[in-house]
Amino acid sequence: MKKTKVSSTNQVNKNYLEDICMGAYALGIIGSRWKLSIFFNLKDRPMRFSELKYSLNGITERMLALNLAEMEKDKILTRIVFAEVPARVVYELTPIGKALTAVWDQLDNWGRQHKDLISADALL
Amino acid sequence: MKKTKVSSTNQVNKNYLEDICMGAYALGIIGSRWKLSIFFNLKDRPMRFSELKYSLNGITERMLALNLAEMEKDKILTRIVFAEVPARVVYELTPIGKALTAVWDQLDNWGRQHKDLISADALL
DNA sequence: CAGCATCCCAGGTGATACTG
DNA sequence: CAGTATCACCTGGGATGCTG
Repeated sequence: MKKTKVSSTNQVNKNYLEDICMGAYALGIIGSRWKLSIFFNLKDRPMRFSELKYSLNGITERMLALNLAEMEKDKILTRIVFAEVPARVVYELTPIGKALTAVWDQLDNWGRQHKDLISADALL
Repeated sequence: MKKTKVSSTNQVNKNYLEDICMGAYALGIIGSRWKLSIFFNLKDRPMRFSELKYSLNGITERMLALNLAEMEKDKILTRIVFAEVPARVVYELTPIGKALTAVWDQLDNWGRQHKDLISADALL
């Protein structure tokens, strides 16, 4: 009645993969649900917490805070706090964060090609 | 005692995102746990089910079958069945599937840069 | 304003056993 | 060999309420 085991195979292999394949490593860092959108919002200019919240239309504060924290830890963005009375915090992409642009552009392209292909097929 | 509700905000926004951003759309198609690895294995040559199974070291048959099915549906790969006694099936990337190479290369590059940066920082 | 703490649920995966 | 069927689990993410 213990349940002592716990899969483990999971983590082991995932880490193994991320060690040998930088693509997997990268996805682990930037592949979660909201990060792509956060990136797109921050791409052109720094934004504050609430701006992002409204812009990301639908994200919960919890998720926004969590994702921003992770991205900060991973040096994708910088958190700048202003010691003012109504707290103010802005988020800005770091150089390595901005370097993601190339990746997303590539991905965007592929997505477009793919969607066109699928729609074309749908017509047959 | 029903639980009739169901979030829904989730799906709605996700679909919305995928409509306006091809990157999100693309990630939805190729972003799941094993697809990246399956792609890498198939990149150079077609492979059979069991080859993939052993090569992917750790994947369950269930997951392999599910992912292959999805990728086939999404036209990332083709399934070729040989009507032989011990069943034989090989999987091969389609052109649109091969086109992913550019994306992954880009991602790989970014991952490498990122990892270097992080390790460099760790030394300070 | 910018979060954090709690509680909870659903879907993606894993383990295991069975089949054409 | 190449899957399918079941059952169970864990983690990402949502809802809600509180705080400096």
